[in-house]
Amino acid sequence: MREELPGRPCSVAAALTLVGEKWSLLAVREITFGNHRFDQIARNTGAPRDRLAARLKALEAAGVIERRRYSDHPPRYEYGLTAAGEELRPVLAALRTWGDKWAVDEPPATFEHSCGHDYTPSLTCRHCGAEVQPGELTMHVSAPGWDQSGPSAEPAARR
Amino acid sequence: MREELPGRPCSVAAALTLVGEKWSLLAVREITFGNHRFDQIARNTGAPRDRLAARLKALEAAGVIERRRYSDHPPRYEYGLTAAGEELRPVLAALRTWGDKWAVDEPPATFEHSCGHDYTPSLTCRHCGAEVQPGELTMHVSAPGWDQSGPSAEPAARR
DNA sequence: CTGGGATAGTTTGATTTTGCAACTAACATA
DNA sequence: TATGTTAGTTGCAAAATCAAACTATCCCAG
Repeated sequence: MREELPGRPCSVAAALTLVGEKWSLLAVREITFGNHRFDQIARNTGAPRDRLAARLKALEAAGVIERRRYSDHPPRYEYGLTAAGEELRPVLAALRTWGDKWAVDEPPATFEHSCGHDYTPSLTCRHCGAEVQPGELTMHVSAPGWDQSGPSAEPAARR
Repeated sequence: MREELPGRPCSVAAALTLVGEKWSLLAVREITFGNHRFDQIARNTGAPRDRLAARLKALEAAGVIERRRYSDHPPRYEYGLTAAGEELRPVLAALRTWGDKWAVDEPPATFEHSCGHDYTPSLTCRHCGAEVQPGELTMHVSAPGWDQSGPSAEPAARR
């Protein structure tokens, strides 16, 4: 049974209760980078060790990451992404794209797609393949009782 | 001059310092829904009014939203998205997609693209148009000094 | 066997942030 | 005059955060 949220029922809010706490997404980012060890994640995110331990525990409980024993004796664990964790990559990509443009002076890292070119992500409609623009989406809500000034709303694409 | 971050220099981290605090993205979500008034945002997000006031102030300072006077006399203000705010839509879309799949039982809302079909977002390479899979990206870092186990990393697509 | 050095956390104690409820200010409406 | 609307602010207790030190297990060098 899922937790009852305070505001409008919404997958964005639900997602944020799982991965929206401080350091959570940065920990996931490090794991996507191939850094699976506690100390690496702590160093590369800058998170306090106690907070990081708490986040990793919560992310594991949420099914986003899994803890794997990589040594008995000194019992040691490392962290890996579950399927749910892997699917956070687009979230990180979207945040990175936005951050590159609006939160830093120069992109600290760039990415190259296997097609051989510089990678800039584009958000498209899976059906028609077109890049989605603001205003091209109509929202259909199941639950009522929330303000809804604009009849249509939602995602768009960039640049 | 931007703030110095604790961990690895990264646009994801930089983005999260601007919009990663509790309630911030939900406030932006409400504005994308066309709800521009303080009370609407408070009610629909469930955020405490004092926290919301603080977040709106921070988001305005970050250039994500702008405060517009819509009435003199009782001096009243409402909130709208800047260009930077508009470009957060893909972030919300990515979070919603993930949340629909992993954080709720049933999607509380669905979207219809102007092409006439159900909207499921797809993250593609702007150059070749193909949906990006995990492992298809190679990272090029400018700043050194951070652990980097996996030589390649980053975004993928879904479903 | 003594003295580091890793590694994955936990503990401690001071600081900051949060959430809630009530309150204010400035009008409009009946 | 009384009530309602709107956009916040205030006071305070409870919870979350941070930094630094500490623990627990091992391995290895001398």
